[in-house]
Amino acid sequence: MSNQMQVVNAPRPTMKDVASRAGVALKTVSRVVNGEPGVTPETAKRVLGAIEDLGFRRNESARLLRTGHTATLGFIADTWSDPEHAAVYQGLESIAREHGYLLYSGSTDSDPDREELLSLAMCARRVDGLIIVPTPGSHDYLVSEIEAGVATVFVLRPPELVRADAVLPDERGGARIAIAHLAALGHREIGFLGEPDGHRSRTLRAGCVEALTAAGLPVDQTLLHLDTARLASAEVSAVFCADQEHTRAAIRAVASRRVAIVGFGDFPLADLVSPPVSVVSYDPVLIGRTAGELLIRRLAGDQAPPRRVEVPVRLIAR
Amino acid sequence: MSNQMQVVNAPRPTMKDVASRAGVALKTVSRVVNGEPGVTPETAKRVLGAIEDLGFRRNESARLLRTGHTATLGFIADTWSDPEHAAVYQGLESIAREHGYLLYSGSTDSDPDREELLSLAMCARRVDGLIIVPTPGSHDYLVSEIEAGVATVFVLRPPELVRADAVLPDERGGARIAIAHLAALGHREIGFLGEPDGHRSRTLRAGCVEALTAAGLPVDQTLLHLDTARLASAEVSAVFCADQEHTRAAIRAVASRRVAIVGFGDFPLADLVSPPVSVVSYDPVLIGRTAGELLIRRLAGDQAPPRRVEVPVRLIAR
DNA sequence: CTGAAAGCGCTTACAG
DNA sequence: CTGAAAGCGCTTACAG
Repeated sequence: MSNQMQVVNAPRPTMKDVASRAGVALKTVSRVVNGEPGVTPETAKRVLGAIEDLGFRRNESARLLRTGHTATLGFIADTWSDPEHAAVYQGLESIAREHGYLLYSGSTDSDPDREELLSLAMCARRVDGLIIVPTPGSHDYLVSEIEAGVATVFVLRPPELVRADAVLPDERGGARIAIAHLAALGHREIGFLGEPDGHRSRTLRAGCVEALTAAGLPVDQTLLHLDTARLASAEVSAVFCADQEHTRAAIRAVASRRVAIVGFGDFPLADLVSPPVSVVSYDPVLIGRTAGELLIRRLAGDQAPPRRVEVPVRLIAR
Repeated sequence: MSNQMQVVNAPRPTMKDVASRAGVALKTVSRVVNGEPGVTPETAKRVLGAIEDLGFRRNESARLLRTGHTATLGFIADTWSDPEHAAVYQGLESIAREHGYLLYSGSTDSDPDREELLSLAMCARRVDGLIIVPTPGSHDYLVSEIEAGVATVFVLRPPELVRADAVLPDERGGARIAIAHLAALGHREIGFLGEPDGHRSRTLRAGCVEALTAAGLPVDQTLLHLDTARLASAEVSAVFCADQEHTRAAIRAVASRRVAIVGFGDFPLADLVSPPVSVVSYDPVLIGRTAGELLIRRLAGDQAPPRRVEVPVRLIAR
């Protein structure tokens, strides 16, 4: 950033330039640019001509500054390399486009400091809203921004220490149908592969315990706290995995044995590995869309208390 | 967008508010906020106190408007659902972060109209630069923006009808090593699965012809213009695929036969399907980084003629 | 060391 | 129908 020097360009024409070339006042240019009434066809034509000649294009950033909002939303996730996060982005973007918003985006790589830096940088640019896949830890650095009017929706994981909307998959229900499916197949030693801690794994594990109990099966906490290394030699006939990444790791870990795998979240080629992998499927694009719609509603004045919406899941048995 | 009403919030404090509360002039607040010299410790303390009391945070958008640049880059790709594009984004973002740029992003879904809309919207916001995975068709709508000073780099595909930098994988070389590999294995009927048209498929096909000829094998244009349906019954013992998507389609299409597959671009589980899939691998993250660095250099004043940089590929035989 | 004025490129609120 | 002035929230260029 040190010896950075801007390229010298012909400066962009402004409304002022257009006005003087057309021989009218600034306000008149503004009127024709905005399609406001009260301009004679002849005047409008002169202005349009000047715009054409000069190659004028209105500076949106300047307009937005005066207007008070930015027509911009910020999206923050772990990483776009995770297809789930990328899909959420796509869903959100479709809603943003429908409503005329542009998107700032940034990835945290699961680093809370990066999340805070990014969020605050976007707030400093005065985004109208923020959609965040939260990193672990507190998000109270956001309360003053939220109070200042930045609509905020959390996705895939709920926020900590902040009251705000959240949209996520029905994890509890997903764990239940996964375990019920495996139990119905006759499996009695069922493991869970995920992170030792963190929202997703905790919730999924709780769902496992419920479903195991409901099925009359023993609950073995050791089997519910597997990692890839332990899975390789664990005495399980089936394993439920927290996400795509863990599912793929499981496929490798049990490649030589006969262990049934159910993954949370569908992924490409799940049906073509051997044996095929069943999954609890849900639509991350829908999560993004739902979050976007919720945010738009907040921006439109919806003052209802923070909501938590869960997107449905379903089993794809293979 | 019709009956949209803004939530009424306590208005954000401005520098003016801070100034009056601290009993100093606006400029003095600006000085302490920017860490400029020439403020007595006592004055600074008073200002800092007022900032704290009011919860003041500088409006970057306003600062940037005055400054003349936006410290913002725009990234436009087909879709984040394509892991290749998502990876390019990650590489670009890392460079942007290093240099203090925020990113606007948007996807085109391969629709030229959406690309133009997005690009122009970002230019209207006055981004300093644009990184684009171009849709097919002309990009001459960008020349006036480029002339106006918007640094532009194309990635994964070269632009049409515009002189600008481009960063892409060494497709020609990739096709050559893929075919050479297959030929060395004894394959004589080698097909190519890709789009009928489009930059990537055209270039790869040209590389195939070169390599086929070099290996003394016959060039059969029919086999070089396969689609998924034709592949299923084509008389080939091996097929080279244009991208992840086509590679996965090929895996399905030849599941029951013995056809060797080489894919352009690595992907998860490529080693675990049966038979394992060899790939021509390259690093899309590096493509994003390279594009970002190139752009930064342009922004720093580099006036050299447009460059085309190709990122190396290598064969991963499985 | 401190500040009053002008300006970035637009829109808003008024006046004629 | 048209325009001159003030203002969005900052920084720049000067003056004291």
